Amino acid sequence: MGSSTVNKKAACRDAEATKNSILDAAEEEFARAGLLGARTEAIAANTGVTKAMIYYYFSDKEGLYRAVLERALSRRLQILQKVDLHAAEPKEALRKLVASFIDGAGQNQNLPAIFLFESVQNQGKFYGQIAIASLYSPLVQVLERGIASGHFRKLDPLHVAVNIVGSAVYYFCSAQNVKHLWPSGTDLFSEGMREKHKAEAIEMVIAGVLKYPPA
Amino acid sequence: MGSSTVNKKAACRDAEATKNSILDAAEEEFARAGLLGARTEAIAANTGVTKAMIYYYFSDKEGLYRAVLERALSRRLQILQKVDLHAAEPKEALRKLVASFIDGAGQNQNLPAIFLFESVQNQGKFYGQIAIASLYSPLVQVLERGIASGHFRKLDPLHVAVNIVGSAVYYFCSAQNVKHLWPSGTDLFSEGMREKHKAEAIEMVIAGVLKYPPA
DNA sequence: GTCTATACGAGGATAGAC
DNA sequence: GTCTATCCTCGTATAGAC
Repeated sequence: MGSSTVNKKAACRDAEATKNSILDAAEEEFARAGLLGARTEAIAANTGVTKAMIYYYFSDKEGLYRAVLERALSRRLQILQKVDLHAAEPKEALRKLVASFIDGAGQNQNLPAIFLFESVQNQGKFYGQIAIASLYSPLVQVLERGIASGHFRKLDPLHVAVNIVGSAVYYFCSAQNVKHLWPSGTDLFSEGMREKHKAEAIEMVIAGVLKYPPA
Repeated sequence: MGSSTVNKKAACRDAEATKNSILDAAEEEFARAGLLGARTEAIAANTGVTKAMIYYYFSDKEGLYRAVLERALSRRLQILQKVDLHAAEPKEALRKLVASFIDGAGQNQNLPAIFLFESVQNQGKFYGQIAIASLYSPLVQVLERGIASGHFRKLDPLHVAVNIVGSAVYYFCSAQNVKHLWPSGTDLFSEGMREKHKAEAIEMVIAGVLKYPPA
């Protein structure tokens, strides 16, 4: 489960390596339990170092939480910035954006859960207007461009942006519930299932915003 | 916040009233914090009775959690069963189903969070195949009917069902994060915003599954 | 059925040696 | 920078009176 590579500690007495190791384990734990449910002992157990190191580097549990959220946001933004939005058609740009959200969630399954926990459990205290705007504005702008160019139907860019993200990432967060829809043993996080999800989500979203449908 | 009416206790020494009062407060707390993050003291504080009553009626915290999940499921199923799926067109049936998911989430904001917490935090241990199937099968069947009748495009009913629910309920779970997209002070749970969300979600979903688009 | 009081373990946080 | 040992609060759960 979780990220492909969890640093179990690289070298001895390497501050950066230790911090990253703690951040990795913490991200896993916060994604599983949220700020309230997370246990610092559980985090330490998945690290090459001891619990005391958490407090040495991050002062307290909440400081660690903030560091995890910050890193999660900047990772998401990095992924987002790699998407080339200057494709000729808004349709292509939108396709790439949705793919990026889903690939990002597939590679690091922690991110969707982290963001949702922050909203539900922490009332979204951490992320301010700037953070959220930078996450959503590429999507919102593509939608606006599509409407202006006549490719997309008249829709509310903000609501639709949120709903698009919902259809992209809800799959990952509710996976342990909805897995029962598929034959028992099916792994919803497997490469094959993720690709299938991506294809279906993209198709639905594109068809959902287009003014005139594909032949 | 939360449900419109939280029973603060009806009469004195009324077992049913007390149990319901505890269940209401517990649902609120579990929806906010999950099983791990929930505090029995917080639950008791929002009840007319003391913490000891929780253990008297539900043995322990997990027993209470199970009772809350059971009630949440049966409520959702009740809402679902009220939807008339014998409308002539699959399109109309789908519209009603999505509306039902959103209205249900609007009336009891706890339900989406409860279900997500169970998946992420508790690995979906509680809900088995039958529970999940009963939640999703109306939607899946309508999609299958629509494909068979030629109204809907060729799509994977399971994946699309999950993605439809995602675009319906993600809005509510991520509300405290994405609220910053709207002018400060906007209440995403207000009647007006919920109606707008419902309209946008339905439009996107319907357009997303139709084979031939509306004129 | 409901309350008050309390036992006890879990878990966040710190001190101080190395 | 890292560890071990420990403190002490918080939170689950129970005992027993009313």
